[in-house]
Amino acid sequence: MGVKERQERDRQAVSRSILDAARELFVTHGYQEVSIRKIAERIEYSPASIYSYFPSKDDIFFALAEEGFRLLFSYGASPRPAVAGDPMDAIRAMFWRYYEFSKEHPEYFALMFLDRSVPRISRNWNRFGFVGEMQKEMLLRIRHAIDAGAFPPGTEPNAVFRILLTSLHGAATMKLCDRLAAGENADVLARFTLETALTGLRAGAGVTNELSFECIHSDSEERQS
Amino acid sequence: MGVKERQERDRQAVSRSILDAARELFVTHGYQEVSIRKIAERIEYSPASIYSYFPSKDDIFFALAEEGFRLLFSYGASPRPAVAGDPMDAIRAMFWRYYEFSKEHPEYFALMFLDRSVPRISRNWNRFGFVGEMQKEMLLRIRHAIDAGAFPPGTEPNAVFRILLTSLHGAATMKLCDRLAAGENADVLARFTLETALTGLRAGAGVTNELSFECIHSDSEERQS
DNA sequence: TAGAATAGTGAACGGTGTTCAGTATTGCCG
DNA sequence: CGGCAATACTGAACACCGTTCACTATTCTA
Repeated sequence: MGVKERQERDRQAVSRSILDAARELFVTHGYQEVSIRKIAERIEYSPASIYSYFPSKDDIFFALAEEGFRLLFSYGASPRPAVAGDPMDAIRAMFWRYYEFSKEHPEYFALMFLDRSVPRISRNWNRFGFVGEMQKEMLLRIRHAIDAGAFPPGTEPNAVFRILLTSLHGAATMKLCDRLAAGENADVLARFTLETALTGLRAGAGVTNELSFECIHSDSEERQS
Repeated sequence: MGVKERQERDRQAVSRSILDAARELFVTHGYQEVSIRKIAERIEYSPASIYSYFPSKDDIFFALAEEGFRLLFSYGASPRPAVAGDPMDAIRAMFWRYYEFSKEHPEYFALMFLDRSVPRISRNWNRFGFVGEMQKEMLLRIRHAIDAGAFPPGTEPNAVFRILLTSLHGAATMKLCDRLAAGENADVLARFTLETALTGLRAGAGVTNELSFECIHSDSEERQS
């Protein structure tokens, strides 16, 4: 008796089509263009029907943000043959992807990292932010780089991770929000900000335990609830 | 015949009261809370009347952003006795104020540096962004620090300015948008990101001419139009 | 004092997220 | 097959939003 199964499949198909419509409006015409009524029109349902699939508009955006994180993870996971040579280049490339992502998927990036109007995203932040495969992978490579002598001994991997991410985050948001100086090239700014931070870390700025906040512990904690 | 003058004074008084009401809603209850109707109710006028003082809601926010920049400039201008000693400390203190501003006036900061829904702000960005007294003052102190040997010779003041600002901007936005790692302390992250960038610049990362984009020239250019 | 200019308003337009009573369709069971 | 319950879906409404416009009421000018 596959009736229940088929019903469930149908429900998920509609649910997906809602997200598809929302994503389409969202990535092409930006945040503001996504309204329940426009989504409804696109999938040829009434606006009210959407509320039997998502409890609120925010939850649709939350689902899109989750998609965004999967997309970003796929950036980090994709092979990029490990740049077997310089461990420093591996680090560089890894973080540069974060910046590239902000350029290639600006609406996703804004929703994931900048938005303040969908509280569910920030409230659940540490549940999917960078606490996941991607961060684990990045921390691993950072540790390798430290072991290989690319950073001074005693350098805290978490410090490297947070500082580099924060630095590129600044450049990414400045570009995304059109807050560059007149005539300034965003890529150049991002590159120099990254290189400056890397230089600083190589000079020992990451030798600290103040920036290790037991992220692994809070990770497993979060995953239980 | 002071009639015209009085009328003009009255108009400006109402205009100010509109901004006062908007600011109050805005800094205390955040962006979303500011609506034309709420402003109108607060100043005991009809919603329609506001449109004879400001052409659109965006222009009210634009005016508030201008206020924000004046406020931020006053941060930079305030004496803070120049920390006569270490020129490095002067730099540190100067940029730290930018971060402090983001904490003390989060709504202003978001409007000025993060908002993407008021196009007038980004469109006129280089007309009031950091092109003004504050940037001039900061570049001056950076030059002094370079001359005093705090940074390697050949270091580009503009590079120092942009890189430090970008680094702290990343930390400020992460905190403002609630995108810190679980248990992470924003101040610590900001401090280490700043120190890392400073260390990198001291190690020569700012010796470049790629980050000089003739900001003074484009400044005077903008001011004419 | 008549007329012009100005300030201010009520009502409306088209939009938003969301709720809910009601309908129409479907699946189940005797 | 008939009746019933569950489910899917919708139209209409609610309370907002930014904005416009015809209109009134007041004030100043000549």
